[in-house]
Amino acid sequence: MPLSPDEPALPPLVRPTVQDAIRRDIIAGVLTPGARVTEASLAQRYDVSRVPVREALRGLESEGFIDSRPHVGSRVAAIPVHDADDLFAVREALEVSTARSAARRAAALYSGDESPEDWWRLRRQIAGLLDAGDAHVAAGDLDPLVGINDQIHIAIAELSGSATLTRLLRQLSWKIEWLYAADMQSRGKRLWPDHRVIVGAIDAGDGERAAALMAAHVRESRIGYLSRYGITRPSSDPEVAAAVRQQQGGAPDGARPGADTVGA
Amino acid sequence: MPLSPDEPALPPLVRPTVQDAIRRDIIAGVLTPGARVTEASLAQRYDVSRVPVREALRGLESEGFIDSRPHVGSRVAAIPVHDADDLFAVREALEVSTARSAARRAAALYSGDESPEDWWRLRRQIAGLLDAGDAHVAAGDLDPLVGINDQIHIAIAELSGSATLTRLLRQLSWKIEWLYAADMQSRGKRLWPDHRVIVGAIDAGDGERAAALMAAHVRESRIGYLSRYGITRPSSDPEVAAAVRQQQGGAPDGARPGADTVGA
DNA sequence: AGAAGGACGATTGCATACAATCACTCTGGT
DNA sequence: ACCAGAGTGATTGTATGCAATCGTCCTTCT
Repeated sequence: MPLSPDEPALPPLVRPTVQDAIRRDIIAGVLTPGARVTEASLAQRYDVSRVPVREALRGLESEGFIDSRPHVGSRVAAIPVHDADDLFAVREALEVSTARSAARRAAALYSGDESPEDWWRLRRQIAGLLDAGDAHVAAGDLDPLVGINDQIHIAIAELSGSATLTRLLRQLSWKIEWLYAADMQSRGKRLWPDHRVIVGAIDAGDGERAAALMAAHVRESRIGYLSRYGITRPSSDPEVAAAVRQQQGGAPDGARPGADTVGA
Repeated sequence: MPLSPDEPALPPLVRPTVQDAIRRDIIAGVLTPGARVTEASLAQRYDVSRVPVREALRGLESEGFIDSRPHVGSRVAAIPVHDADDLFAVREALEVSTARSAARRAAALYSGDESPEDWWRLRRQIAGLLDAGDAHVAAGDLDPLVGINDQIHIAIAELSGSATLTRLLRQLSWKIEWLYAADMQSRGKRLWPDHRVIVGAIDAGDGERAAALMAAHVRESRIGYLSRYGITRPSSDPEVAAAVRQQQGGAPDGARPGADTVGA
């Protein structure tokens, strides 16, 4: 397991903006879909002026968390639950690409073709996340696993070196996290051990294996969500749809095929 | 061909913002990658205050067109040419999903399950775009085809009813348009007739056929780009890579395997 | 001569103030 | 009773002004 250059791995630079704060509150359910959010109220809430709030709203609008009409106002957007299957399908393609590219980059790295700065920092960060997740699994508290899970996937995307893919994946992750809403802390238990295997394939520089593993991993996550939240329409992927039916037959407790859009 | 409810199809609401103007100039190459863009200069350039410029820059930053560092300034981002293949791969998944969902929605529409307002407006818009494209092809001026092409794909995505997918596709389209940069007006000639066939499958409510047609369509576009701009690494998709090699062997004129990132 | 330290200029970040626009309500008429 | 229209309040859109921060150049000490 190659992890040689060791230095104080400090985060590159991060500014906790108002946009991040609002987004977090939306995903956490503090700001419910359909709720009217005026610039003044948000400004008071986060103790800043209206200007940074406006900038945050524009950003969140282009991310799909806010619906805004000129001269009228802004509302928290509806949770895209009926897009869920499509979202997972796209996420599958995205993550498969990032995993493959990351592994290829690792191979190029070991052969000495390139040696970027960020690589080791990210690789070290992933190692830390894996260990932290293992500790939580061992301790039995699955709550933090959701966040750690997302961070690992994002870090793998960054490892691929594609800023565009990373950005798209980050947006998708936020949406999926929003879908999962609150109660979903148990999903990671089954899927957690996959991560270490995927990272292993990346380290080995085996692009196709990394891609295949990531595909299976994301797919299982997709099946888990759909079987739990019983979406109105069956999955577009026949295999996924079949797996969902099977899994729902075994545990039809949490399925709620009625609601299509969460509003307020 | 169902196209019954006819009304004045006015666009819902669009505000030509500073953000759109700047993005257009970046894609068009007026603002070159690496160029420093200060808020003051942009404010003067577009004849507004710094406040709208700031909002635009934040939005463009989250779209990946601007790299911004706090208290330092902003630069036009680098064109992600080495991501090209991955971008197309994700676009493939995205557009296949939208085409399938659009067709399913059409089927549900005809069976009377739902009847949304926007559907006919979008469907009419697509019809107009198809006719306009045909006219341009007949007249021989292929310049506007690029824009019309993008509009059709976006409209199909909107037809799918998924705002999230539409937004992601729009971001991807901008990036790919940026990749194509200036010289690429001839690409649409071969691919143009596909659109009418895809729309036909959607109208017929045949989701799988629409998905398959869209997959082939986007894939050919991907092969066309890669064979022309000869990216450093071969495509991750073996079939695509083989097709690129074959096409490059026939016309190795425009290939330039050197440059990996366009900067200034 | 080279390097460390400080001051200046430029630019961003933010707050306040004002103008433009829209939704709502109340009034008047048919 | 219902509809049309003007007025009003609330909210967004924009401009200006000031404070905070960073990069750079010059000075100064070793």
